Amino acid sequence: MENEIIKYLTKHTSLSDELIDIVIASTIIKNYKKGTVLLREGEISKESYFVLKGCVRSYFINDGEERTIEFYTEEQPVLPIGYGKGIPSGQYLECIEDSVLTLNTTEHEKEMFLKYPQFESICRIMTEVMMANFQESFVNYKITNPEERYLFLQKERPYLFQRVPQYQLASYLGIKPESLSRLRKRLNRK
Amino acid sequence: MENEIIKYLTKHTSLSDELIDIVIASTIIKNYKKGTVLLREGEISKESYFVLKGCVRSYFINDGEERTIEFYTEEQPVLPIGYGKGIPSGQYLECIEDSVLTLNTTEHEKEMFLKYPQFESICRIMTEVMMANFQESFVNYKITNPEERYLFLQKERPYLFQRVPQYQLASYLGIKPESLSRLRKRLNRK
DNA sequence: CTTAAAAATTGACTTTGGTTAAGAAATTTA
DNA sequence: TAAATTTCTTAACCAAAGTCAATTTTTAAG
Repeated sequence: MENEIIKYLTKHTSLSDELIDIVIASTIIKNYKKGTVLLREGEISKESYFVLKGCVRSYFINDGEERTIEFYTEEQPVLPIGYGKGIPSGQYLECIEDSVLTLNTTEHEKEMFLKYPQFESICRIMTEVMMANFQESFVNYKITNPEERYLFLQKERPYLFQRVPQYQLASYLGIKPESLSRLRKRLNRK
Repeated sequence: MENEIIKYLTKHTSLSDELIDIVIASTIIKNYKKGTVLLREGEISKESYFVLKGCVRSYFINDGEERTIEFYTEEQPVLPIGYGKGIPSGQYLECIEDSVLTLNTTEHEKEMFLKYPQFESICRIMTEVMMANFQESFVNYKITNPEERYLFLQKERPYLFQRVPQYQLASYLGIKPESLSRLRKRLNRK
């Protein structure tokens, strides 16, 4: 299962064989039950993850309502907002399925940076990739209405519709569950 | 005017006196006329900027309509999406006022990294700061409606209302110019 | 200063999402 | 399996944004 991380890393950076072995050797894999909260609002985020199996949802609570930021599924890294910054997190991270995740801590990262300096630049590149993805999400969110977002999601990540409750999808799309229900009805008629 | 960059950098990182001198010595300052397009969609973005005076707008065109991503004003860094990635830009950058900007190129950056390795970690931190800001913007955008965004902007960056045409503000808020007009009327009545 | 062009406002009408409330369907759990 | 809880759907009504079109105001150009 470690292969998935290597696959992901080599997609974005060039890893020497030596580093590949090091990554594999130092990777911690953990199982999490559905419903496990990995991070709560107000806590300091010191862990990042990589999804080998399952689904992690990030969200925050506004006016008592959950607003989904992102769904992380197989082969996606989970870097909470503010990870490693020592500032209280504004978001929650929750496993919405039984999940298998690799676990990475800021301490572990520091050690690795000292032992293997190439690691720092790899992490920089990864951060930049995430930033680019994030910016793209923002732009996409801004130029689309809920219906377009729904169709886009259906095209790009259809499996989410089987795995995620609709009220969570609704908050991800920026609408209320009732509106998502109507939207689906509307699309069915077309 | 170079002081502004130093002020900005020291706000987020700790710069040695030596590095401060280096930054000042290697800073290129340029004047741009209102209407200057710094980056076009499809071009490779190899330049980043820092606004000393004036205003830069980033936007993209969707279905023939401009959608404003951000307004950059005094003491803000302008890092185009995809800067230094060698991929065609999806956005435009335009000076919407006569502007004075510092100019930074990817080549120049590379040189600096070689000469002064501390620079790489400063840039990493800066990238992280920008990412954090960006994520905050996204969250804010998601939890607010156009009216709330308008009021927030009025509170946080009131000067934009004097400097930016309303149709650009409208696209920044995610609505049509007609709707912004009505929104303003509605707020006046309250 | 006048004219032309661009930007902002207004009105009528449509569409879409929010709200509230009720009920149906699906999922958990005892 | 039955009961309880959660999730989803539907309906009626309201508010806000989109659309189209016309008009006014402002700005830029000659």
